[in-house]
Formats: sequence, C-alpha cells, structure tokens
Amino acid sequence: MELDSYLPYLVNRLGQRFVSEFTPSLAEAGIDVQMWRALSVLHRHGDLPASALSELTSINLSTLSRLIGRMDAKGLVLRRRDGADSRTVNVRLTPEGKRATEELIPKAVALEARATAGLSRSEIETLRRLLPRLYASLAATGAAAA
Amino acid sequence: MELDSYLPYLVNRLGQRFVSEFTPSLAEAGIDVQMWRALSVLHRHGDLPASALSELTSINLSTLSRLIGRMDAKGLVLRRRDGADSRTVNVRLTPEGKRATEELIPKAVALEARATAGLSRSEIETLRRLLPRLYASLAATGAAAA
DNA sequence: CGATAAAACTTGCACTTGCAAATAAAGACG
DNA sequence: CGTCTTTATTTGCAAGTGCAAGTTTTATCG
Repeated sequence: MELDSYLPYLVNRLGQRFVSEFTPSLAEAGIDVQMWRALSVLHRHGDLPASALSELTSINLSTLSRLIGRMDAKGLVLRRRDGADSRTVNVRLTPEGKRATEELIPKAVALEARATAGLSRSEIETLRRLLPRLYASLAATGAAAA
Repeated sequence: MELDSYLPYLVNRLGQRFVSEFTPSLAEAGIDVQMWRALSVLHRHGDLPASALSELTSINLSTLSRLIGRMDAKGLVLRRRDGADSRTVNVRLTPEGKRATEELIPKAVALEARATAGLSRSEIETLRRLLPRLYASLAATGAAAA
C-alpha cells in the first residue's frame, strides 16, 4: 500500500486541513466545527429530525443529541418533539442560527476557493462528481448499510 | 453555497465514512483509528520524531503525545529521546507494531477498492492526483502556514 | 561564558465523544 | 385491548481531545 496515494488517507488528511483552516472563522462566531456542520445541513435542508441530521452530518446520534442541547442553549436551534410522532425530535434553525450560518457562508466559499485555486474548472467539477460516488459506493456495500 | 457540491463537506463526509467502515477491522486488532493513522505513517516513513508524526497524521501534538503513550503501553511502538537532541522524542514501530500494521493493510486496500468499485482506472488516478493538490494549496496559503 | 529566547515535548483541566444501557412512544398481533 | 417489538432519542460512564501552561534541552547573542 502506497500511503501517499491511498485515498482514505488523502481524503481524511484534506478534511482535517479544511477543518483546521476554517476553525478560526468559526471561533470568531463563537461556534465549533460540529455546530457548523449541523447548521449548514439545517440551512440546506430545513427542519430535520435528529436522526436525519445525524445521517447527513455523519455525527453520532448520541453526540448529536448533546450537541443539539448546546446549540439550543446558545439560541442557534430549536428542539421540539414532533406533533405526530413524539418519539421524534425536530431540529430547526432559529433566526439567530440562520443569521450566524449565512454570515459564515462567504468564508466557507472562500476556503473552498483557496483550496481549488490551482485547479481548472473541469477538475473541480470532476471532484464534485466523484466524491459522492465513493461515498455512495461505501454506503451501498457497507456493513453499516443495515 | 450548494452544500451538496461543497468540497469540504463532501470530503469530510467521505472521510468520516472511511473511518466508520474501517473501525470494525481495527477493533478486531484491538486498535483505534488514531493508532492506525500513526502506525500507517510510521510504516511508510520509518522512525519519526513526534512532531513529524503529528504533522503527517494531522493529530494534535498533545493528543499524539498521549496516544504514543498508549501505543507504547500496548507494545506497538517504542518511544525514546533522540541521542543528538534529547528534546526530540523518536517514535519507532516495534516488530509487533509492524506485524499489526501489515495485517491490516490488506483490509485497508480492500476498503479503498470497495469505495472505488464504480470508478474507472483513470478516475481513480485523477483523485489521487487532485486531492494532494488541494491539500498543498491550503498548506501554502494557510494561516497555519507559519 | 551567562542570560534570554526558542524548540520539542508533556501535563492539568475542562469539555467532548462513543458505546451500551435506559427511556419513551409508536406498531404489531393474537 | 394488553403484551411484545421496534423506533427515536437520551444519558451514565469511561475514555479521548485540545488549549494553555509547564518542563527540559538547545540555540543565540552580547
């Protein structure tokens, strides 16, 4: 195995770098990476049950449960039991949470731009297209794909 | 920002997936993901100072310091002060650590194969080529690039 | 040389994390 | 309807994590 061309290594290393580069911007807004993940997914998808949010963010459900508690305490999200099925907890962005998210989006875009500065338009598109295919391939064949 | 085509999101999501898919194999060997990261880098690069290992694994140095302690206790690595500069701690794979790593490599390779099952040879090569360029681009322009 | 700064870890502390067990609210079934 | 399961989330607990501060060794400089 050539580590330097091993995709899981390359992917995780890059992901970690994205995180550490973005952390200062997040810190200014007083939020951490996990909160940002939840916020951006909620901003994209609207209200979501905790389980769906867990799925979309890849944050462990028990971890997420406590994260939602912290975000709720900070006024970023609202957590309430679903009317029809009260086992389900619905999570919704507060106006404050929406504002915080939208304030960060330009910085997030800038980060991506910085990372892709040396690539052509088509190379970038290739990445956008291929990465989800890897993800889907794992999800489809995974042990976790109960 | 379209989250579904936002590269930091796609990359981190995939990375997380790689981790969760590989965790069971690691568990069999009694090691965790962070240990695996350290082991695979040491296997590739040979003995390394803690700081270099931190850099190559993207594991925070203080976290790594304690991780090395745990790995040492498990007999996977040897930690000893450098002869020439005794501030430096050199980390080396023990035979046992090497064995454990090599036992896991086929499973790591299989994981990558599973992820790339639907891609052509050239698409895979494209990924191997592009991901390091993003990483380098961030490293070059980064705030962390002191 | 001796004081001062820099480098390379290590550790105290407060907080986060994930697993497994516990709760709580639907469903399924005889 | 009352039990037995399943689903959705929460919590106890035992680790793991990162920041800031501390320790030990090397460099730098006058």
